[in-house]
This record gives sequence, C-alpha cells and structure tokens, in this order.
Amino acid sequence: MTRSEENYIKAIYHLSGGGMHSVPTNAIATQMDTQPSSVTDMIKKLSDKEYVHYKKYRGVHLSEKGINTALTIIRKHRLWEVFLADKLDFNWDEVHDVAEQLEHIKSEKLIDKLDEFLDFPKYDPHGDPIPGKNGELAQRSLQLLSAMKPEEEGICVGVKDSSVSFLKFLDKHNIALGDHIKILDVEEFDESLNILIESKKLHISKRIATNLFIKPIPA
Amino acid sequence: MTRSEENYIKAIYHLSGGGMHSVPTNAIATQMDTQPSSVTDMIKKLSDKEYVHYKKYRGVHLSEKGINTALTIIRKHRLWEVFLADKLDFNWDEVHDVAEQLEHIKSEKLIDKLDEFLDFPKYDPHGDPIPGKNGELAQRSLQLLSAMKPEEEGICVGVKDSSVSFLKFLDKHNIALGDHIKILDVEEFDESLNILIESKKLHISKRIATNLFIKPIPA
DNA sequence: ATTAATATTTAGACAAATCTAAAAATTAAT
DNA sequence: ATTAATTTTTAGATTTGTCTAAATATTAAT
Ligand SMILES: [Mn+2]
Ligand SMILES: [Mn+2]
Ligand SMILES: [Mn+2]
Ligand SMILES: [Mn+2]
Repeated sequence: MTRSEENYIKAIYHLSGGGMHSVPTNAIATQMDTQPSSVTDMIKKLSDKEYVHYKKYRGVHLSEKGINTALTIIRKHRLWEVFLADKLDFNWDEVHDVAEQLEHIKSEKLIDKLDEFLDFPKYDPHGDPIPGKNGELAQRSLQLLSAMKPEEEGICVGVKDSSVSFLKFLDKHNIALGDHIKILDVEEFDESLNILIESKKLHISKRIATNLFIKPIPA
Repeated sequence: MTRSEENYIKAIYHLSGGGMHSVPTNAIATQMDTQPSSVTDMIKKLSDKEYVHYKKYRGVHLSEKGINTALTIIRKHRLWEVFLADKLDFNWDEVHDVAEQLEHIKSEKLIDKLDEFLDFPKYDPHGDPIPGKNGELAQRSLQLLSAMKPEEEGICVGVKDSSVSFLKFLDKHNIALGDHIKILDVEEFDESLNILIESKKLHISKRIATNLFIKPIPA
C-alpha cells in the first residue's frame, strides 16, 4: 500500500460510516481536497487490488479487506495521537497533523510495542476509540451534550468535530476530556445551555453542545 | 525536501566523511542501490536547489546548506533509534530500518519534544553521536579495539559496522554497548584477541576487533 | 600518445499520482 | 418525456523518481 492509497482508504472508511454505506466520488474529492478525476483514477486502482467494490457512476463500497486495512491505519493514527499527547505533551489540537504522517510508518512490531508502551489505551485524545490489533472497536457511549436535560450529569468523553478551531475553542474555555459536566438549564429560545464544568458555571451555544460527547452518570 | 532527496543527502553526507571530500556518482549509486543515471538526475536537482556543488564528471560536494540538512535528518534518525531501543525495547539490530522511515516525519516540535522525552541523549544505540538542534556533533573518543594492547581496558561505546549481521553476532556473544573490556593478549599470527568482556573470557578475530569502538580507561 | 577500461552523462521510456478540459451518464426539474 | 443541472468518467498532459541503452568523458594501461 502506498501512502496515497492508505489516505484514500481511510477517507472512504470515515465517509461510509465504517464501511456501512457506499460513497460517491465527489464526496471523496471534497474530503481529500483533490479533483474528482483523480479520485476516479485511484478508485480504479483500489478496486483492482480489491480494497473496494466499484461500479461506474455508482460510487465505492469498502470490501472486508478494505475495512480491515482502514482499521489498522486508524489504529496507528490514534495510538500515535495518544503518544504525542500523553508522552510529548502535545496539545490535543496539534496531534492530528503529525499523526497523519506517522500513521504510514510500516512496522507491525513498532505499533504493537507502542500500544504496550502506552498501556493499551482505549481512546485517543479526542475520545475516539482505538481499534484493537484484530480490528475490534470499542463502542463509545455516545450521548451528545445537546441531548441532555437539566439536572443530568456526565463526563466529557469525546468531540464530534475535531477541527483545530473547535479544539482551540474548548481549550480557551477550559473544557477538556474527563471533565465533569452538569446541566443547569436549557434556554427555550435558542437551545443554548447553562452548565457546570468542574463546578464552574458556563453558558454554551447549541452548536457547541452538539459537538461534545458525554458519558452520562446515572442519578 | 522529498523523502528521496533526503535519503540522497544523507548518503552523500556519510560517503563524504561529513561533507569533507567530494563523492563520485557511482559511490552514491552503490550505497543507495540505484543506477548511476538515476544518481545523476537527482544530483542535478540537488544542485539546482543548492544542497550540493556539482561539476559534471567531477562528483558532488555538499554545500553548507546540504550539511545542515543532512545533520537534521541524522539527528532525527538517531533520536528515533534511541526511542525504539530505550522505550520500546527494540534490539539494536532492529532499530535502523524503522528509523529509516521515521527520520522523514516533518515536525520540528515533534523532534524537540522527543529529544526532551529521551533526556537529551548524546549517542544512539550503536554509539554514534546525535547532532544537536544546531548541528553540533559530539566527538566520540574513537579508539578501535584492534588498536589496543594487552592489559589495556575500556568501555565498549560504539560499532563501526552497524549491519544487522554484525549486531546479531555481537548479541549472540553477549557483547553490548557499555560493556567493560580488558585485553588479555594478542595472537601474533592472525592478530586475533583474547579479551575479558564483563569479566568473561572471549576470543575474537581481528575482523571483529576493527569494528568495535572502545573508550579507554586510563590505567 | 594511443588504446583500452571505467565512470558518468544523455536520451528516451515508464509507473505513480496528480491536473484540466471535454465527453458521457445520472439525477432533478419542468 | 424532454430538457437542464449535476456528477462522474475519459483523454491527454505534467511532475517525480526511476530504469535501460547508447554516447561521451575520464582514467589507466600499454
Ligand atoms: Mn495520512
Ligand atoms: Mn483523533
Ligand atoms: Mn530514510
Ligand atoms: Mn545508528
């Protein structure tokens, strides 16, 4: 697998909801910031190598082989993210770009040893689950903050939008993974929320709330 | 810099004794396992970008810029080697191939943080010095084992040949960096040596002795 | 000083990954 | 059911890094 093939496979995996549904050419082009014609070329190659099923004009669908390949790349990506954040003190908005390179390093031993060195983490710095050596994927108890009601409590376990701008926003307002959150009330007008983060009062927009995953604490 | 350009620069650096003398095309081709014509092509590109000085048929000479570039690549290579050996328990004959890939990861912050995480090591697992952030290179007190006389003692600090086969040989005979070595006697016939390694008697050929660097302990 | 051997460069080709512009298929709108 | 808009594919070109075969320059041998 070339680096480019790997990047395509990963993009298709994400766009297809983990290989569930098929993905149109243009969606891949947008995601990868390339021309649709380039995507068609690459799709043909991936199809020849049987990573995807492909019918002209009908989009692509990841094969079993393609899904497994995607999972090992994602595993590497997220393990490296943990390494950068936990061991090298990278900020969570800085890890992605470097992991985008590190995910292509070829050495099974390296990644297994790294996994062990990091103490077999289950989630990356954004709360995304890390696939296991055999592709098994822990499920996140994914409740969006926006779906919670007054008086409910939980722990912040992930972000839906992991763009640099959103992560920086969270840093600025001192919102981090692992934080304890309690809903005070919800404005009827714009669905913005008044919450307690680690016992500190904060007002956040609906937009923010729809991008934070919370693991609820039963009352 | 592309990955290929970086590999050429590094090869030229090593073949030229750190940029001291110039290097013929064929030497590079042999080292990189490519055709001389490919080397010529690449040399032209590197010359355009001013990493090397080049006169047709006269070989290449690294420029100041080229030397600095080589040193940062070597710095990355050796820091990653330390990481693999010290943190992930790689054997010293296993680190090179993976470092060959990791050295091309682009992120200044990554390498500075890694350096700090490893506690600013001065030497890689083969005893080669690690260039500093500004290219300064620690000198090894390089005395070859083959140059030592009976009764002299020292510490094994590096290998001249870092091929996998030689490193495996050393592992097999329990010779490692940091080991204490004392010369018992030298056979006049084949210049083979009887030595004490960590107080254990061992007989080694001249060939071996010319590939081990020793830091002498004054008697 | 020629000639022979060796080293190096040029010329032309190829695979990978991309692009632009044009053609074709699909889907949406009338 | 046509027509229009959109999506996707094809055709042909470009860049990077490589190769083989042939030409040229350098060095060594007579
Ligand atoms: Mn990537
Ligand atoms: Mn992530
Ligand atoms: Mn390399
Ligand atoms: Mn080394």
